[in-house]
Amino acid sequence: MIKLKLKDFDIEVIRESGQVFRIYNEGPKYTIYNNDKILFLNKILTGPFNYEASCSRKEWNSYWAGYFDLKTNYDKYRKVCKSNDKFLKECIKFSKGLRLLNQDHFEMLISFIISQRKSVPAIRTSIERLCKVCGKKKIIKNKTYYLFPTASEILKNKNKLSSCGLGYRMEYIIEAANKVSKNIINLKKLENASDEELLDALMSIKGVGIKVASCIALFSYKRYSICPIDVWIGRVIDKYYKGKIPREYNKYIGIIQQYWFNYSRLNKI
DNA sequence: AACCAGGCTCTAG
DNA sequence: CTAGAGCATGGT
Repeated sequence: MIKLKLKDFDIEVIRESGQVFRIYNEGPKYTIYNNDKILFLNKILTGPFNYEASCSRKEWNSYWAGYFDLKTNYDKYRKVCKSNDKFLKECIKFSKGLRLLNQDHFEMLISFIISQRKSVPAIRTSIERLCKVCGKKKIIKNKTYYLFPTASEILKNKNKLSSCGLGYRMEYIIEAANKVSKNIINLKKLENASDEELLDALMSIKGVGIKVASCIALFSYKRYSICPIDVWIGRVIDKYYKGKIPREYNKYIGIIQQYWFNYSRLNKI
């Protein structure tokens, strides 16, 4: 257990922000997964941004700080907000402590294939079932935790997938797992690709269109200039920006849209 | 109980 | 090339 004083970091805001589906909370205690690692994080209520983490200081610095994108200062991104843009200012204020996580490539690929035409709560349910059915078990202090499955683990348990509520997306997921396990698509190697190459490679998978590919690029490849446009962001652009994203926002639009998304979804705009 | 969800594919024109 | 139907299922 280590104590942390963080700034500009709110695990609850991050949990609800629609970029991640497997952060669980019971009271002040949060459980966070990435790859084969599990972290327990306690929010200490005596001060804002005070936490207690279950890992060592060394593991925090070398692994989790990167996952939470804590080495990036978001001030410079927020500064691009135009002075007359009251709506964005309100969104940023609403989502104090939001970060863009650096999540596992394969988990993002499968999770966002599942996400199409589902609500966030429904996505969580499907992903949790998928992990229980296919993922490795980890037992910590007598409690069982399930990791997100690898491609080969999904293929090994193909016959059980129908219990995960995946609907017509099931065949997409099997194809994606196939392409990854046969190395037809190398997710690690795509880290070095240009934005366009990355999106094209991802969209060569059936069931991955421009929106899903953009989410994968933004949430696991740090592509801050890519903007996934879904129903919520579409409504925001129509309502507050006359159907067009201000050009000044293009460079960091990935971060801006996350503020838009979080605000509009939670306030049902 | 309708309606909609962090959309995509496929076909018709 | 664009427009539109069809898609499985769960939350609200």
